[in-house]
Amino acid sequence: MSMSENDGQFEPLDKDAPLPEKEEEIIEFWNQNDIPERSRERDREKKFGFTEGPPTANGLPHIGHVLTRLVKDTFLRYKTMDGYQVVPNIAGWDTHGLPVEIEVEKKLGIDSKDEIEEYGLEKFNEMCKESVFEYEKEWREMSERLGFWIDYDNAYITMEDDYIESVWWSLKQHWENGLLEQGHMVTPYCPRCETPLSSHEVAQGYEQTKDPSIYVRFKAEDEDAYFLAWTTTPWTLISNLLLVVGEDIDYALVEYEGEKYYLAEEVVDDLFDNGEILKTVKGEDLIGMKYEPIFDYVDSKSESHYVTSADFVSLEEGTGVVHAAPAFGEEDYDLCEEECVELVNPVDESGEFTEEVPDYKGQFVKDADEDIMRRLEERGDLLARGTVTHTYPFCWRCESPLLYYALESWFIRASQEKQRLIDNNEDVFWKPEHLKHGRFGNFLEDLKDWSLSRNRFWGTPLPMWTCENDHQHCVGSIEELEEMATEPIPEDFELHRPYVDRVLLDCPECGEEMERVEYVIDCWYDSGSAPFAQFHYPFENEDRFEEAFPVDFITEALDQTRGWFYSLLSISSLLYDKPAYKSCLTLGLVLDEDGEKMSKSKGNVVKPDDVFEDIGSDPTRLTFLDSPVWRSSPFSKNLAEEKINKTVNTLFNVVTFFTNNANIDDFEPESDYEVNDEIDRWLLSEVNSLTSEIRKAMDDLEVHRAVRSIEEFIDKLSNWYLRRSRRRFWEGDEEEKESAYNTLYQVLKILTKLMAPFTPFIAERIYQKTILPVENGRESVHLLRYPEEDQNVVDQELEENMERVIEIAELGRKARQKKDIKLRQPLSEAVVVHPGEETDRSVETFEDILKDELNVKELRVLEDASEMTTYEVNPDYSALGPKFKEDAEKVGEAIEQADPLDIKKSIEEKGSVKIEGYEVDKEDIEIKKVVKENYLMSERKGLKIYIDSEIDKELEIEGLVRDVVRRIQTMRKELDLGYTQKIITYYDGDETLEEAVKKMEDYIRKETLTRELKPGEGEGMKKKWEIEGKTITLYVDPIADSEDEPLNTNG
RNA sequence: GGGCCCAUGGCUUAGGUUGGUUAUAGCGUCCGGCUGAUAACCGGGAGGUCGGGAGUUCAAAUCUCUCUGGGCCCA
Repeated sequence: MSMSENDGQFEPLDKDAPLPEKEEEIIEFWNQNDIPERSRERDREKKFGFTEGPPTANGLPHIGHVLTRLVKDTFLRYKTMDGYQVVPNIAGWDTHGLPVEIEVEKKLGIDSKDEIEEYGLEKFNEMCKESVFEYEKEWREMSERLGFWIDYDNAYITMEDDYIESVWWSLKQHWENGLLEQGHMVTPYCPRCETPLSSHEVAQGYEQTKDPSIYVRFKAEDEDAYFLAWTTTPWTLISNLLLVVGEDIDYALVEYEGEKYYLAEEVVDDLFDNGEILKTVKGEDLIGMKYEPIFDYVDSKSESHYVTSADFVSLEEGTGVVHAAPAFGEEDYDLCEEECVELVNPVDESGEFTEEVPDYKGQFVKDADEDIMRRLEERGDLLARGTVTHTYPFCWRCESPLLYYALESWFIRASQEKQRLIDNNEDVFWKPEHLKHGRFGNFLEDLKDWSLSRNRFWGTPLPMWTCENDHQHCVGSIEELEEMATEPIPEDFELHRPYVDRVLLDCPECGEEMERVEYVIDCWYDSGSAPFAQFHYPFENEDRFEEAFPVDFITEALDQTRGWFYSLLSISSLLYDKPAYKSCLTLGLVLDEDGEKMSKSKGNVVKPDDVFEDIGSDPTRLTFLDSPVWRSSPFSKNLAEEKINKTVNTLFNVVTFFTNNANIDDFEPESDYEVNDEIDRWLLSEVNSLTSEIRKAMDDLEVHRAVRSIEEFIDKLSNWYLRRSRRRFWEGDEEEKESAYNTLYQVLKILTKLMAPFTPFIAERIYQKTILPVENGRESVHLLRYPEEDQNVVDQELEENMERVIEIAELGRKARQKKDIKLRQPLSEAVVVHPGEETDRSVETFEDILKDELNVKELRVLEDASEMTTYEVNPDYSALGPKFKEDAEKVGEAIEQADPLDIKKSIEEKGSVKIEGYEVDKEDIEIKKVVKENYLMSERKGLKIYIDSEIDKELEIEGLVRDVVRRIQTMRKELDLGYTQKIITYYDGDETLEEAVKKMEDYIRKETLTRELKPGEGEGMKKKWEIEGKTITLYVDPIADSEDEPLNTNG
């Protein structure tokens, strides 16, 4: 029977096949056998709550989404294998919002609200609905290709009636608790598009611009003085109601050109050339002072035109006195609200002054700046004017400058419940930790009310109805809607505009007809409702909601801090006074290879498909997961390729080695076998330590620690364990082989399971080829339980010993290099010097390994280096000369001849030494410590190793022979001979070499599977070699199978 | 303008909470070695003001302050 590698029960791994191809085969296998579905076993005791942060599928997924999804997948796989049931383990889609509308507008070639209404809301929203799933297929494929096993078929979708109904329910809760209210909010507003802009839109439109910069004075009412204020928006002076100072800022009263001004002391010199400071006061002393309105167009019904304070006043710009017009700035607005100054707004929706300001009626506010400044100048109230360059937001669509505008809006009064949010945040385990009290915590500390309403079309309709008597009603369910409706709800109804707008209600208070307010809500509220709305809770699925809430784990990218992370916490705090999640892993941004942000305009975007096709998923996963995921990290195909070489190939080679040899030896794994070699015990200890390290790392949400320890383990497995154990697999006796094969098999089995959450494809491949054929196990590695650490086989001391052995071996190689003695050259002795018994034990335990690794005959350990050290004494002629004159040279020679140890001893004892009758002092000589003759030394951290570099005849022959063997092996490899193929070898060359070969014939025959070793020319592959300057010609001639006869080389 | 994060050889990075021998490893580079699992691997060389400055301390990559540069979020 031929011993081809393909026989036997272990299947070859086909390690050279392209990874992406194999991964696709595995996906096929998973799908055909329903593995993802079956891994989601129901009814497990232990539940692991997880909520998927829903993406919007109206754009293609990019590489950043890949990171998010593979991190989710890794944790869910880990928990699943660890015996948890992930609940609910369903995907989700975010489907509402302005970005969706904008996509559709683009398709329709329109760009204003009027045009949308003209086009027809019904049709428009229908298009939005299609648009949000435009790339669903690509998203699903990307996730599947990556190995993300979340359930897409039962995904929650924020635009479905069930989902919206749950959202309505929650809004009604807020309304009943007095937390949902109508009010005003200063919003960035585009006067041309006549719409408020979301913060996201505003952020896109910041640009450098020039604005007027003017210093204006306000006359104090009860004092002969002015307040000097600074502004860049002259048109807002029309609506001025307050002046603001900083309480702790020092203000000066300055006399300048006969007038007196209050302004911050610090800026006096910048503004006035020869101002005389009359006195200084604290800002708080100015509070309450009244002043005369600078224009008299508008007046607040309430008390106004006085000085107050706020902490937003700074001295970076201006005078320390800030003018406030409540309708046109968030800070101004908040302040006026606090001061109970009533809102005044003489500007209409187009950004034009109303008839309250007859002089500028119908004029765009910014266009009035010039005339306002002219008038102030005429009156002498404008002390200085200039221009300032600063960043200011513009409408990203039409480029009009945005105005900050107090608009009617519906709010969730989150700020009232701020403390609850802050307290609930305390219960969240944040990774990285700084977010908790940093970016996220600060955001909570500074919490504003949540402006919920949007005057747009495609979104969850705000379920508020009002009647002409200003009664308001919030609808919390479809049932309630039906009950209150004036007419039956039509068949083709859905919870979207315009259908909902058509429903009129009977006002429960006055019986009048109620109409819905025309708003939709912020889509962040949609996704923040996912914990309950994905179940259509509380209308059904109460149990499913309760088992998952609050979820154990969420993870999304950093940009969600003020997005989803906030909306989840906020909604759950208001409804349940709990955080929606117990732990939150925040991911960094994915950058390109040069650390730049990926963007279409830069053309540096890495497409997920390209990566999967060229590199594969697992290397991508390893690349992302082996550095902290919360750090923004560079990604490129090159980086992923490195992972293939380093980790993946190395592991495959180990597996292939195992498979090939196990098949040759007909190895049958036994779970109960005798471990009879320390290196096997070591490997088993290491793999169990690895297990506990991975578990700890995953509990800490530090997946990179887990991945790194796997990578390190694979390196040890291949480059130490296997390298050191090869011969036991080939030549060992029965017991050795049993121990080696079983150990390697057990370790591969554990490792495969350990790796499964991180590299699901590679793990599956190894499991299918190497483990499953000999186990009566489940069909997929992903259906198995995650390994637990076996304390009994962990031996800390053994691991430390081995570490020291590896270090000694490294030092030995380094020592050899000092004389360029190659490792193949056997040497007689190595001596390890290290105080302490640990080294003794290490060397004792692994003496054979060390001898072999260092290629020495003997190995000794010493406690101190005295035996290995000798001294060299050199005469110092600059001292000897003057002292001994013409005899100096003679003395010098005598010193060199003498025994250095005697000299050293005598000097140490008496301070001088007598040599050939001369009295030599310490100063006359130099004593140097040197390594014992013929020895090579290298050291690290108190550990020294000495190697005897003397090569006698016998060692020389051995060295030469090993070189010959290596040449024959190379030729075998070039001939591509099978592992058990026997050969006849001829040799012809230099006399010394021939002699050496003859002397060690048996050794050569055994090493190279040579049946006959003959001098002279011969058959087969011929090759001329040079070894240590001598030449030899070798012939390697394979023996045909039929001529084969038993040759005991393989055990 | 505010907040948060980051800065370690040409590149990517460990270490930073708990200050302590010569600052970790990989890629690249040069020299050498090993190899019948290995497109791998091993040893060594060159390459570092641990972003700059100041402080605390016997001792700072590590703690504090400050400045500079970069990123993200917010305005």
